[in-house]
Amino acid sequence: MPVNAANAVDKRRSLLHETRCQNCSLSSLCLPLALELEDMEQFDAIIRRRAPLKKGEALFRQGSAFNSVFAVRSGSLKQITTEGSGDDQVTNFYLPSELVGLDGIDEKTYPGSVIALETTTVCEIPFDRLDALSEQLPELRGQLYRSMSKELRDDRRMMRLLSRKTADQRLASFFTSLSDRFRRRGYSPYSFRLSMSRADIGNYLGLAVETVSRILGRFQQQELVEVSGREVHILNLEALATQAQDEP
Amino acid sequence: MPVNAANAVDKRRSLLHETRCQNCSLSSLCLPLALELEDMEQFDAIIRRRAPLKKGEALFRQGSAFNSVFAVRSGSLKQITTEGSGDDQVTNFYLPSELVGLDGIDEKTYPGSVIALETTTVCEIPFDRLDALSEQLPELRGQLYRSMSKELRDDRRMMRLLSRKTADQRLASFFTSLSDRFRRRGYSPYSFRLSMSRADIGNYLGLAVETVSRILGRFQQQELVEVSGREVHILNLEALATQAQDEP
DNA sequence: CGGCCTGTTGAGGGGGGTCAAGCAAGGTGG
DNA sequence: CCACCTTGCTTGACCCCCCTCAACAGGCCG
Repeated sequence: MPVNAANAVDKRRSLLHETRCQNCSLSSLCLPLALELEDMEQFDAIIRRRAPLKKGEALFRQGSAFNSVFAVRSGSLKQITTEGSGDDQVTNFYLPSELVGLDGIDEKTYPGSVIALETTTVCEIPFDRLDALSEQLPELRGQLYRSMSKELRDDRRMMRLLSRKTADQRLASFFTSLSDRFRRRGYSPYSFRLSMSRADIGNYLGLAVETVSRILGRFQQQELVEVSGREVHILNLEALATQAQDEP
Repeated sequence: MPVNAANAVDKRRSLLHETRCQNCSLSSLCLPLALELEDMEQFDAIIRRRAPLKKGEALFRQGSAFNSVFAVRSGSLKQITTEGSGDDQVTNFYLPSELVGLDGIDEKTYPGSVIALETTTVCEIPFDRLDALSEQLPELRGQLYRSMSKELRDDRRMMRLLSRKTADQRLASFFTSLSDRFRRRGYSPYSFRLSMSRADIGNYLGLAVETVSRILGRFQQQELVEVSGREVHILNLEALATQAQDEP
């Protein structure tokens, strides 16, 4: 066996090893969170590995056939839905361990495109096999129900934000929410890099890009955050959280 | 046996008969939609009957323990979430056959209160038993996944409405959506009665009551609808649907 | 009849959108 | 290596949509 072929096998084996749920650092947050080791192996067996997505590449497009849900392994993505002529709406950002595509189950097509914001790896989980396995594994089924329920809950929070909060409160909410999500994933809640553009943020929060920019400037004056490009340092998380509440 | 006792038995029997899924006129829309007759009996067996709610009564309150989901049988309800001091947000309206409470699964408490808008009857479905039954009945499980998925999809539509649409478009969307929901339930899509107040509508759509009132007036001038109190006649559904799209 | 609640209508002001210009960073080709 | 362009972000000026405040009308019930 030639040397490079042996290397290729090693590499594949190592990749396979890395991408097993049992060894995944996210397993305490991800879908198989509640599974015993033995059950996790069953779950692991139905997962399809995917080549990493490059920045800007689509995991899937709006309207394409729904077959799988995806768990984010590393990187991040945005969901955008298009209606009518070219008017996009960013409806979600996805971070590692989060499930993408649950809103496609009902009509068997994805209701929005999902685009990588940076180099991103995902685990593909064919939904029919997930459903079948959820019959045998009550913990898996429960976790799936909980994931969808959580997303519903988050959506309600987002609706409140969009219909009642001022631009300042929206951005404060955005930062505190991101901070919290990073914290849960073991990253610093105070220093992180935004993988999305100002345009994405504005679109997501229902604000013009210019407004996002202006308020970011104001937050810096108030020494709530320090922002340089996409690099964010939160200086006063508590004050931000206060801002984020919706009192006038 | 005294006459009135016999009557009571009859009445109870009749009530029981009425409230069985097999005889429910909504069964083609509701959760057991995909079930065979035999399976439906199993499903029917776990449902708890409830006394009708009067207008203004709560099905449950925000923060109370989650144990059941509910299927609306007749009437309608609103979901409201309270945050901070007295600032309510209407996050949903529920019509017959729709499922209430799915967003409580995750954290084992209901994230909002659900209030009857009129005299309303619901079927209570204890979630642990529903979950257990969904293990045996793949169709039931599938329908539950689909229901949650549909709600996610609807939420995304709502977010788009709240972040991109003008007040006119929001109200046009609201009416076309209601019209469509009535149509699917076998009611007239052109004539119906709003069970919610202007304040509820405004709150739900992220608008002030005054704005709702003004735009309703404008819609009448344009002969799109005829509104008298809570009685609505849609005169030009197509034009309303056009309005509802989000082109400037 | 007189409160109370819901809904309508008018006047005024502000938050944030739109339009426009400028600037820094990064890529590309000469 | 530099001129050029593109992309993303910031800042300023203006103005419009919708919120706020206020008064009022109608329906319901005591």
